[in-house]
Amino acid sequence: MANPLESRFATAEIAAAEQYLDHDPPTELDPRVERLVNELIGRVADKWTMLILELLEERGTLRFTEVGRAVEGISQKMLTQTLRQMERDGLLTRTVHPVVPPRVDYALTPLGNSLSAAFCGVWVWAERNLATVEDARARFDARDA
Amino acid sequence: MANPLESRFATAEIAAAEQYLDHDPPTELDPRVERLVNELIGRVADKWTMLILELLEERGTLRFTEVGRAVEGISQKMLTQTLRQMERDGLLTRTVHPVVPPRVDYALTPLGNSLSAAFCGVWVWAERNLATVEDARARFDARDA
DNA sequence: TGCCATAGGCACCCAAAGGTAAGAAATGGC
DNA sequence: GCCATTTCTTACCTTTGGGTGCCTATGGCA
Repeated sequence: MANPLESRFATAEIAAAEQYLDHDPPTELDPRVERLVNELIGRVADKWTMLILELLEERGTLRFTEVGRAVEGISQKMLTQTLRQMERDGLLTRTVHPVVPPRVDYALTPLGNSLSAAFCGVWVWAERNLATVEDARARFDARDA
Repeated sequence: MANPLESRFATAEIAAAEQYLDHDPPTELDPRVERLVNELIGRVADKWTMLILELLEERGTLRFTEVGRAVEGISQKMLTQTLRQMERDGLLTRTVHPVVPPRVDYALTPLGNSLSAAFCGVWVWAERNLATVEDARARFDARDA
């Protein structure tokens, strides 16, 4: 495989992630704020959320069933639920067209785009270190077989 | 609050994340590899894993009870379980000192450090956009009260 | 003699996440 | 007049995550 997974991100998207990389040295922080951030990360680091985020990032506006088909293995219930949460958090917009049969479009907001950029590093890490992790697991499992 | 949460990362750590930001334009990818990456992300994006990762990143080597005290709200069971998984994945080393009472040290491996760097962008995003998300939620909830 | 501290293992139990399935609403096409 | 289509909602049931409590080993110390 000459071209690994990291190619899933366009150069422009990766460049956009750079805005998250210029900061000051560490200090102490408000524990209330820390709890909120932890809660937010827990919310947003969800499996389905990450997959839908990436999907809309690379394919643009999609309707309900298109997302459902693209995100392999998701049930209708989780699809609705995840999309609703993401809409509530301001990550995507939900546009209902008053036609029959119903048509609903989903697209990322700028906030959603920025989160996608922030997650970019994690995707790249995962695809780069996939083999390393599998090696580590094999060695760990062999240790006390 | 003059100095926001992003200060939790030292400048050097943030700089280390930059290695994840130079890549080629997107192409298609092997669905088998994609599934593996998704599984790995699901494993690693776990709440306790992220908290322990960040803790060891900023405080270095810690023993079992120290991690337990620092990660607020974690049960002993989840602590053991999460540490064991992270060790299996090669993210940290577990050093047992044959003394009484037992003493076990945990420290990140270079792989663990690199994952921490990759997650850095997500932490920064969360602390930057905390208020934005809360606003979005408030507006969403008010829409159909 | 007997209690404490440390890093777990193990078993039981509850709550929550998530899957399955059925139904609703509206209308153009047959 | 009936059916298909699309985007959900709701009810029900199973699976999993995670908590609690009890167990161990051993040397130091009161």
